[in-house]
Amino acid sequence: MSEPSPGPGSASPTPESMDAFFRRLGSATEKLPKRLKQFAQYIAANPDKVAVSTIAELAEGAAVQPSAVMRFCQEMGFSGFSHMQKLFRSDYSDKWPDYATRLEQLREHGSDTPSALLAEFVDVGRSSLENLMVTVDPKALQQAVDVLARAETIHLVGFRRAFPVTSYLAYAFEKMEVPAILHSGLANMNMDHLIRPNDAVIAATFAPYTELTLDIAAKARESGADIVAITDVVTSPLARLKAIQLLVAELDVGAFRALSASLCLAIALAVSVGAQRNGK
Amino acid sequence: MSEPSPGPGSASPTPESMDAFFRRLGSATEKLPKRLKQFAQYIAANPDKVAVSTIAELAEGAAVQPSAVMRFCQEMGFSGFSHMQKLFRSDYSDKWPDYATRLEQLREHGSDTPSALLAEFVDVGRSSLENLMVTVDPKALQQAVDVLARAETIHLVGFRRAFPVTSYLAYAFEKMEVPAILHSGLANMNMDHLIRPNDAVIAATFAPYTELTLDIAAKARESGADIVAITDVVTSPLARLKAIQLLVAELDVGAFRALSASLCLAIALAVSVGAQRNGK
DNA sequence: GTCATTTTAGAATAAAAATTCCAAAATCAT
DNA sequence: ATGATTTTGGAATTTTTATTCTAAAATGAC
Repeated sequence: MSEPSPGPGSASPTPESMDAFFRRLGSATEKLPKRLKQFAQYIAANPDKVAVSTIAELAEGAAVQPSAVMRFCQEMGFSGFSHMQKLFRSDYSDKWPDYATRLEQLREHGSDTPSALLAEFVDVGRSSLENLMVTVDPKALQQAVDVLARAETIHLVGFRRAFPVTSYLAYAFEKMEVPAILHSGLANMNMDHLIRPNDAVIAATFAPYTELTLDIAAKARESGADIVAITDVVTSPLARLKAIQLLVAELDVGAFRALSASLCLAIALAVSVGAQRNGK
Repeated sequence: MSEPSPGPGSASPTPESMDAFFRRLGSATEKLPKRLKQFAQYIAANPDKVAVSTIAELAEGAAVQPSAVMRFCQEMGFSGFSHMQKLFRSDYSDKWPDYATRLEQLREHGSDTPSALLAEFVDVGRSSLENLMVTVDPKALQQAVDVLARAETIHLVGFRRAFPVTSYLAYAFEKMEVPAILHSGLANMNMDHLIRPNDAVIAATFAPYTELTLDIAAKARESGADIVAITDVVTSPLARLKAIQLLVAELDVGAFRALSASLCLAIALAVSVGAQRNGK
């Protein structure tokens, strides 16, 4: 079996992973001729179609000729469409929910069992995570990291449903030796006065918003500390405090949420802050 | 455009959805001849391959002839392989990460930014969630729910990295008015003696295991309480205590985990227990 | 064990898809 | 504007893939 080689003219190496492909797509699209750029944009918007379509179908979808598709593939470092499709197809299996397992479970047990409920939370969690990439504004995130990296001490404020988020942040910051204080609300003790002008606050709260969180955030604002808000909608009361907002639209199952997306955002935030403070 | 019709001989209707397909697969497999049954089993185990493989590839994977694949498809109510593949391909698009959004972000900002890191945690979180359906044994889960629903009081034990899990459980149980105590480790106060024989303990710990969690679990076992373990591998020290094990294989990004899967399991567990205690 | 029926393997064929090629159109440099 | 160069559209060709067909093997009834 002979390895396909990149087409002539372009010396670009063959992308070996989806990630590499999209990086290349991002950097090369600009300087592509009209029709190829047109197709590149179509691919960027519909990457899911590549693995399961023919050249003709994709060409029609992007309103270009099949031969343009061919040239595009070669430009991207593949020998042809089939070669490129192979990459997309190999990436495909990963994204499949494990129907076999779930079906077997449903067959052996009812559809009203704990594992059926778990399957639902899993599905919703996956969607919420994917959503996160859309709702979180990268600029705001970068800004949040900057502010937190600069802060003397980071205060973590979030109760009830949001407490897992702040407590995980506390763990992560401790591990990276970033000075952070977890406001626990314990014994109704007031920790507000610990917040100094050069500090920053991460406030997490979701509707229905916890009064205490808003209070502490307001106090922090008065003392001049920066506020990063992990919350659910732009109209959240934290907006009034000129907080940097990171939005998480967590979907519910019944009255509960899996918090998958919030935790994910929290840990990414923490690690970024840790990296910017320590290394770099 | 004319609809393909089922092959001759079989009067079975064409499955219109993945769900219908698998139902049919389940009920028909038994009475299929040898080679067709062999292929049916292969499909049940590798449904993700169908959309992105050729007949020849699938045939080889299942160690049957291409013509056997063809006969199988007709037996299932399709006109042929292409017809069946169409169903598998159309089911697919939902499950894709939103590359378009990520690309745009990467174009506007670098690849070394917080949002790039977030994207990584999102990806890993999705995989972990999917994994969860495989690692959690439905029988064990049902058993755990039974035990917890029967318990007088539920004790929640888990520190450091596992604390978000237990604190979220505490929130959920409170909301559903299930009597639960969150062991906080606060002031090193010993809450062990609160655990009575008719209680149950949910112990969450991941490698490297927290000593305190294991201690409390051991004390609980002595006093006769049941133990449900949320942990990462079967060889976890909690296994020795004859705990009911719920396994979560959370993937890392660097030294950190998103906890998405653990939280998901926790909330599904909590809601099931709540439902079984209150309603039903 | 013999015959009828079902099932299988593999070659033969038909269909569909990918790839190449080249003349025409567009773009660019001068 | 003119000629050189790049890009494009679409038909022609090649390759791959799906499907059909048939003789042989296996199975089952008697």
